[in-house]
Amino acid sequence: MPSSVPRRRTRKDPAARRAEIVDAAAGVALREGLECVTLRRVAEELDVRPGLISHYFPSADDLVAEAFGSAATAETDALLPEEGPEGTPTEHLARFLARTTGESYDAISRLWINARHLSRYREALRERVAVQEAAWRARLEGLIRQGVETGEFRTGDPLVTTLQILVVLDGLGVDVNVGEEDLPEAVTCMAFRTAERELGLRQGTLTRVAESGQPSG
Amino acid sequence: MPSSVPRRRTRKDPAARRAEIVDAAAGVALREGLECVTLRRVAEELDVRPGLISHYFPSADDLVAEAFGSAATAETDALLPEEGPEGTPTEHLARFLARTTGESYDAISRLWINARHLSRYREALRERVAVQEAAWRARLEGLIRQGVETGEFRTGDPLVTTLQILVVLDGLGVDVNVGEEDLPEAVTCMAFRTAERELGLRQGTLTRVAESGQPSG
DNA sequence: CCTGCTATTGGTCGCGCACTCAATAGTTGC
DNA sequence: GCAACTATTGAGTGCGCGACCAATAGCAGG
Repeated sequence: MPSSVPRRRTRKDPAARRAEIVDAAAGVALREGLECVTLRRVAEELDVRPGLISHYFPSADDLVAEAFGSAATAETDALLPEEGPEGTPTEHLARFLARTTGESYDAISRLWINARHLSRYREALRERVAVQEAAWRARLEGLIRQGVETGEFRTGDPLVTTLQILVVLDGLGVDVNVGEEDLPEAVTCMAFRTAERELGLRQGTLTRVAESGQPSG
Repeated sequence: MPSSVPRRRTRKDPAARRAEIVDAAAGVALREGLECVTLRRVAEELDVRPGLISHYFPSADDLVAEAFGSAATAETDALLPEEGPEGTPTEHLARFLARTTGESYDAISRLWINARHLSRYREALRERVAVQEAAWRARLEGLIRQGVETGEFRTGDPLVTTLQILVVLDGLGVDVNVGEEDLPEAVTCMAFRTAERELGLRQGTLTRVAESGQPSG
């Protein structure tokens, strides 16, 4: 009794296969965490053998870094589209803050916490996190500079303001894995208040725009 | 040739041994991270057999949680002594912020990031983190209430102010594992500015007190 | 001194992990 | 229809992990 029948093989274009692997890995990273991005787990996801993953990623660390990069890039683009097709910087910023404060952002927060911690042990990931952070900052800074140009925002140093907003956002997201808690509103809207204060907007401006910005839900 | 000579055994009082284990585990957690707190690693630290650790901690998860609790409690006490022996609330707060901004705080930041992430997978740790966070908040809130009583601080809601300061501190600490970066001063001193603003202090008050507070060194 | 208690050991088991490599089977081009 | 190329498999290695358990040795009380 030959216990194993030979497996059906589906042979794919290397580039496509690689992309497929990265996608699957990014999915696992988002749903289950970066430490679950293992050769075996990703192989299972695609119904192939672990050796194949090794073939495309001789070092598993690179796969993890790539998985994070892919997931983070996708999310960055969703939250802060490179070219705002329509709408003022104020509207974009308001939408951005609303999204990063909303519950649906929890998965992304988790991913970032995950990546920042795992960076301690994995060099490839550490570099990737640094790159993504730079991109993230640049995107927000661009938006703010734009607003300064149109005269909507007023700030002495767009970079500093960008960083200040990000510090608050990071601080707010820190507890996704622990918190059963409901924070007081004065805390949850810190990002809005900080942005308004540092950009010379009247308090409540961004909150109000954010509310009227996505009314039909 | 009997390859193994029997080992010398040092028999200790259970309570003392347990404490010793927790201490060693806390040390490993601080230096190498919570995922390195394994039966084998802790046993090696104490020069005993892994089975012994299992004996005191039938579930390894409990050991990890305990290690974090021990390390975090020690650090909390160091940063915010329960009973300030001398000094005004303003001075205490200034010292606290100075310490949590200083470089020596990096190890603690790392530990918290570590714990908050690992909480995703380990329930015992998650509960422990929640407890430590509550303690941490209570301590800072107590200090702020004290300052309100003496009239040094003015805030409508001490709890909210406490949380706001903590959000900023968390946000600032988020990048210890990644950052080669030097942030602009306007960003590194956000915690001071936030505290001053929310407590009705003149800008620079806390920074100045912090500087004159630890002059000789 | 020896008897009983138990803290401690040594060994084992099964798991999931990354990594390696020869063999195999799809695919493409002739 | 055949040959060369290579994407994919299958099998195996060694590692560290948590968990379990019977045997042992240190210590205290009689």
